[in-house]
Amino acid sequence: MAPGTREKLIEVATRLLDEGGVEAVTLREVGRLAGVSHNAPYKHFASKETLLAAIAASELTRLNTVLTETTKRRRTPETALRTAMHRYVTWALEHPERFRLIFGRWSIESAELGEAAHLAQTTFVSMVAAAQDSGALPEGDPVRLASLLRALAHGAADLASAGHLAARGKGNAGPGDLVDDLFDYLRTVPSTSA
Amino acid sequence: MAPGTREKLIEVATRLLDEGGVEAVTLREVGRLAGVSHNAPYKHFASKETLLAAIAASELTRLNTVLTETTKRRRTPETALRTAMHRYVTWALEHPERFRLIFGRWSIESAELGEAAHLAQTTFVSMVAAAQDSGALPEGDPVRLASLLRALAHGAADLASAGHLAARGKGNAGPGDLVDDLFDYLRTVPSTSA
DNA sequence: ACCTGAACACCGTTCAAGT
DNA sequence: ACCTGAACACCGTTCAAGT
Repeated sequence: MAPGTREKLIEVATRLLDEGGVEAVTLREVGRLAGVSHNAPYKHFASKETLLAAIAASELTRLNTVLTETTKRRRTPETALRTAMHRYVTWALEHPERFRLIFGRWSIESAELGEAAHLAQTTFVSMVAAAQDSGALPEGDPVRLASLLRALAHGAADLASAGHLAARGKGNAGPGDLVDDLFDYLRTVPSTSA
Repeated sequence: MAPGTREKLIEVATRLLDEGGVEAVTLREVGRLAGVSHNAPYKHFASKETLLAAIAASELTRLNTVLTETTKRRRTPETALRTAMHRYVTWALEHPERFRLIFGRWSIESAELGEAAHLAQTTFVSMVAAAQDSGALPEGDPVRLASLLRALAHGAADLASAGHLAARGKGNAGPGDLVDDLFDYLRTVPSTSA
């Protein structure tokens, strides 16, 4: 039941990340809060970026689990997909620093993070394909349509979390509203009658 | 014709940003390359982040100029808007570090950067409204529709510049293709017959 | 008005050494 | 196998001082 130093380091580093962004994650402070010396982290992680990659992979894996669990019992493929995208933008707004860490640039390869990202994408594409089959989304290459949906959700979440989304005016559309708008538009697209 | 130290500092810092990301921009290296002491920058900028904000504001202003110039002579409002969005994603891919700097999180307020962002948004919304009037885009609140278009372009550019956009499969849709896809979908949306 | 040099309090990372 | 303490080469920032 003892958490183990490695897990403790990740836990503490995640807290520092949430509180002050990636700049606040210093190995010295991580070690201090974990009750070890300032370079004990090097016994578990090759570098600071490796620790950050472990955080990112852990969080993305958790997000994958939450999204698949949440959408399992939805009645229609469209509802499942919409729900997943809403949860995604909600998660991004609740954990802006984790969101930015995961989708930032990496100078190292992390197998763990790469696999989690691949799993997320595969799951998402199959959800899009199911919604296409149900007639809620237009026909065509599901990978390409999934890229469109993902780009919108990602961009809306990123702009909103950085405060760059139009906050003026009446409607005050949040990222979730933009997701709904896109779904509503796509619903009306006539079939290509291939 | 002498550039002046302040401009020289911005120029050198921009070069460092492009070459190695924001992490490579150290005031000491900026000073060294500008031929001044390692803390001469403090005579022109209150902090490192103030220097970064000056870079971001300068680049966003430049982008505004390029986009309005480029779209001036387009035949239709839709062509102008499409062109602007294509240029935007192209710029993001060509200058990924400037893109990420501008849209990252700021712990300081920069009036210069805020004004450039506001100008960009205002211009963009008016282009969207013109495209709506021409019938190329569905009716409705232009601010909200502009947010949708902007979120897509931003998300596509961000994912692509970080290498997170689906690179597998045949089509290999780039961010510009996603912009076109969205326009094609929106073109078919029936009018609300208000 | 603009710049310099020394100094302070931090970093990430390495290394020799301990159990 | 895991950890410590000292050390190195950096940072951003401040300050007294120079022209």
